[in-house]
Order: sequence, then C-alpha cells, then structure tokens
Amino acid sequence: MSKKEDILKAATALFAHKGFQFATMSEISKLTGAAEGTIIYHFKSKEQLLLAILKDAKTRIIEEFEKYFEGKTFESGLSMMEDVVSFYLYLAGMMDEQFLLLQRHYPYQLADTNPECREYLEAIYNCLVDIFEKAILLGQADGSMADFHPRKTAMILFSMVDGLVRFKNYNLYDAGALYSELIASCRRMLRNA
Amino acid sequence: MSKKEDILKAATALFAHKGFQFATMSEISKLTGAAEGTIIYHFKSKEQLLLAILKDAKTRIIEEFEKYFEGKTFESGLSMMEDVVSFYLYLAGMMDEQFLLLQRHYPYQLADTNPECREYLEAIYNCLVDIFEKAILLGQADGSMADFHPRKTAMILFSMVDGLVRFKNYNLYDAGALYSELIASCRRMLRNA
DNA sequence: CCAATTACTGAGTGAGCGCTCAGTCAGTGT
DNA sequence: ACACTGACTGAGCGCTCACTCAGTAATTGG
Repeated sequence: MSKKEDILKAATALFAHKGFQFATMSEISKLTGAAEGTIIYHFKSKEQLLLAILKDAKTRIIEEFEKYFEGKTFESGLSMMEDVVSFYLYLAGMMDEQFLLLQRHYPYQLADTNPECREYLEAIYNCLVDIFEKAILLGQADGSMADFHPRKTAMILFSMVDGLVRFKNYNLYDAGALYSELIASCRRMLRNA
Repeated sequence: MSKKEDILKAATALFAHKGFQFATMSEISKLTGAAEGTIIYHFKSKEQLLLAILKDAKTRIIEEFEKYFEGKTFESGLSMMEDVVSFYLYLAGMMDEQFLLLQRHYPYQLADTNPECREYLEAIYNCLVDIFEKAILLGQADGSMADFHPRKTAMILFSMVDGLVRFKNYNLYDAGALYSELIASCRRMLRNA
C-alpha cells in the first residue's frame, strides 16, 4: 500500500473516532510513519485531507450498492426492503469508520461553506434514501406495501436504520439485539394491512 | 439576568452550533461582554462549563416532561404515544440548542472518561426512552398496540423521532413536512392489526 | 549516466488556544 | 471610616497546533 493510502486510512480512523478537531496531524504522522510534511505534500491541508476521505467514502458506498443490486431481483417490495436494510447494516459494519465519520457534525458544518463537501454528502445521502424509496415504490406497485408518501417514508426508514448504527457506534445498547426488532417494526410500518 | 447565566446561555449556543473545540473562550467572552477570566471564575474550566450546561439540560428536560404529564390521562396507549411524540418535538424546538448539543459527539466522548458527564447523559436518555416505553406498555395493556418487545421498540421509536430532529438541525429537509408522515408511520408500526 | 521530476523529511514558525494571576471595584457589616 | 468579601478584569504565559520550507532521497526517461 502506498504512503498516500496509508495516510488516508489512518486519518479516516482518527477523524471518525476522535473528531476532526481533536485528530492532529502529528498523530496521523505517528500512526503512519510519514512525516507531517508528507501529509501536507499529498493533501495540501487538513481540510483537503477530510475532503479526500469523503470523496473516497462516496465512491465506495455508491459502488458497493451498485455491485449488490447488479442482476438482483426481489420477490416483493417488502422483501427488497428487508434486503436493503440488511445490506445497509452489513456495509455500515464493513465501512464502520466511514459511517462513523458521516455521523459526526463537522462534515455537515463544512458543507455549509464548501460546495465540494456538500456535493459528496448529498451524493451519499441521496444514494441511500433513493434505495429505500425504490423498495417502497416496488412494494406499492406489487401491493405488498400500503399507500403512503414514498420519499418521506424512505427518509423515516433511513432514520430508523441510521439510528441503529448510531446505537452501535455509541455502544449504548447491543445493536445486534435490536436488529430483528427493527426488521419487524419496518414490516409492520410498511405492509399492506 | 446574571452574568453567570449569560455565559451559560451563550456557551450553550456556541457549543451547539460550532462544537466544543471550535467554540473558544474569547468568543464566549465577546458574546457576553464578560472577560475570559470571569468565565473561568464561575466555571473553573471550559470542560466544567460544558458539564454545567449538560446538568442544566438534564434538569430542564426531566422537569418539562414531569410538568407535561402531571395529572394527564390518555384515552389509549396509541394516543399517548402521539402526544409524547408531539411534545418531544415541541420541546426539541423550544430547547433547540440543548438538543443540538446532545446530538453532537463530544459529550458522549467526554462521558467515556467523566462519570459526571455520563450520569447526565444517561439520565436524559433514560427519561426519553422510558416515556416511549410507558406509552407502549399502556398500549399493550389496553389492546391498542400489538405485542412486541416494549423497551426495544421504544428505542426504535426514539430513533425515529430523534432522526426527525436531526433532519431539522441539519436543514436537510423541511422537518415540518415530515411530521404527519412520522406520526402515521408510528401508528402503523405500533397498532394492533 | 545524468538531469529532471517526484516523493519525502522534520526542525522551525507564528497564530491561537485555555488558563493564570495580580489587581480593581462595588457592596456589606461593624 | 474601615476591613472584608465576592465579582470581575485582561495582559500575559506556556503550550499545541497546522503548515512552511530548505533540503535529501528515490524514481523516471532520454
């Protein structure tokens, strides 16, 4: 692995676990064995380093979902929803540091003044909510789901799943124990009575 | 209003909107007209100032819910749940800066090493989830809600409502437009079919 | 083989931070 | 009048931080 990739990986972990402000260049330097000057050489500034991380996260999340759905068919919208929730949680476990970073405030604060940052965050957010929405639209078409506002309900669904990831990240409760209850709740919420 | 209260209020706003690290003592000083020495005089340190804010938030949130439920009766668990969700969102609007601060990571990071901080956060969290749980237990007793795990479902409910507050805080979507969809989703999720 | 380019280094810089402390000042009890 | 107390001040201290820059090492292409 190249030194640049090393830095990106270590910085992702530090930004995710300590926050942008508390993660220092010297700490990234120590963790990677690269001099502080090397970090700046590759990424220009600490803020640009964060942007590179977010760009990387965006690319990977979109790729992973595309790969997952490639040639896949679902017996119903309701079962697609279950699949999507499962895969979302699986991905949040695989890319735990990126998802943790995306749950912090700083990227969204930066997005207020930095259009590039805003672009990455919106792309990720839209990718995720779009997938929930697609499952709902399918479910409403095949009659497995009741009639409600697809986009708004997709956002509520997103909140529920994101909340479980948050519980896991904060260690507030055994998230695994909540998984089956979450799926059951989603089913009750969406299904055609 | 005393200078100490002024500082507490200004610091709450700054910690909520900028984050603990990016909010500086000199900024709090400028906003309140109090010298930096005065802030330290009243609160000992920046961290102690945050703790005072969290203690204040804890006290007020618990008080407000106690006041709200004083002598109140509900026709069913399902309608109590609606009332609770409404009041939660109302309170999150009234105390927007405290709720925003409680959605940041830093307080939970501090809680890892500071037992006092942990105590305040747990008290707030338990207060909120307990109220959802009470509504569910009532609903299951009076038959308006289906049979599921009360505590776990209360946590999922909490996630949903908390997510809507987050949407509002991040300005990602008009949260008001989501309110009626949220209530409807909760009803479908909880009601006895 | 040797420029030329790219990758990397780390001591040094200056800005900004939380906090200190010697001191002012208004209010209160005697 | 005086002593005492608690609220408040702000220049200054020590420290940490992101970033600079002059220089070195490695890689590449003619």
